[in-house]
Amino acid sequence: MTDSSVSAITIARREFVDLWGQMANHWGINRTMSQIHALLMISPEPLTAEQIMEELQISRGNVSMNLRDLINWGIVRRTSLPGDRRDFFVTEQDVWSMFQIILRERKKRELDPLLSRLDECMARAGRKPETPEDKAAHESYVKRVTELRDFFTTFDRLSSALLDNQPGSLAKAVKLIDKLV
Amino acid sequence: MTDSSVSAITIARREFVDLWGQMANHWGINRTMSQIHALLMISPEPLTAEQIMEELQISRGNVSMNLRDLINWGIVRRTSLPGDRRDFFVTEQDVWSMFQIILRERKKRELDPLLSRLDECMARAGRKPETPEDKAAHESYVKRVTELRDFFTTFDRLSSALLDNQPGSLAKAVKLIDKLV
DNA sequence: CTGCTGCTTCAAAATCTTCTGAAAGCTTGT
DNA sequence: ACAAGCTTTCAGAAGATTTTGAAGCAGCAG
Repeated sequence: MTDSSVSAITIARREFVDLWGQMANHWGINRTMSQIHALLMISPEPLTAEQIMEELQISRGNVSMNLRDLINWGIVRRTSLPGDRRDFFVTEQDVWSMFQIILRERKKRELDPLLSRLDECMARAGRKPETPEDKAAHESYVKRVTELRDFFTTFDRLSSALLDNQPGSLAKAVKLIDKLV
Repeated sequence: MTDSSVSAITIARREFVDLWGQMANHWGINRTMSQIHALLMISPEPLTAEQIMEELQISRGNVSMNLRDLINWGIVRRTSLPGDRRDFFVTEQDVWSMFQIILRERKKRELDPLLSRLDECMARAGRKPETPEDKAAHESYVKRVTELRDFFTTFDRLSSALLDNQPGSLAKAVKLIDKLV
């Protein structure tokens, strides 16, 4: 297919894959992994590794490893078609569910460890020291770590609430906050 | 100061700086930048570039550039002490304000551009095509992009609401969401 | 059993990011 | 105007991450 005959939808799809890849950068996520995810999101049917290779112009090994990671995150799964030996891949179809899966993983991998480590930080600070300079250091340290712990605890509660809830709950939350103004 | 005479508070401070640096990785933020931020957060008084260099064992140039970035983000500012020609640096003292500043910047740099680009993606998809395969591609593309747009619009509203609000609003919102279950 | 297809792995290569240190730029005091 | 003290910049070095491609594995059909 020559460039001059590429359909509008093909161009739009590439734009979206690129967009999703760029976003990944800002979030500490591998760009290619994100592009594979984008491709699966907008595909009406499951894709093979081969199709992904071709569309993104990347190696077989790269596709394989990134798919493994996406599967570990729980947002992609393997599927198969009768009479075809190849693996096919699909991503979670619902945006809210996808968000919940990602939130659940990030909470587990980042928020929970963050809270324990903040506790550790508090534990290590020890008792108020005697020397005046250490005293000031101790005081502002304890204050700040405590504040951060409180803040992230609230965040943790928000995550839990969103994980327990139905699709519309984020929208509801927004309305509730608006009313608090 | 030899290792054996390092006070508990010094060890705790290092633990915190390290923690904050690790967290940065997960969020697509430069580790050193985050460590400088951590150091400023837990310091009772403003610090000089020299103090930061020594504590983190990094070069003068590195400190200078990362401080510039932190200042551009709006979470650190320059200050000065009478009778001292050196620049001193402090970070926003309040955790909620700090969160708002970061949220405001990330919204401006990521969320707003994301929404415009999603609109662009929709615009480029064009009218429903005639060939059956393009039709299926078009349909699932439009569906997915629309869903994502809606999702991030809600997110955008949440950001705006949090930016307009007082410290406790996040906590209040969490409680309200809990009641919705 | 053998050959074929497709998947995974991993060491080395390519690429991207971050850091250093020397040079140039300011500002202030003399 | 000059020197001293401090800061900024940026090209190249160092370090980290990502990608490739070839070797090896696994399941299947003949």
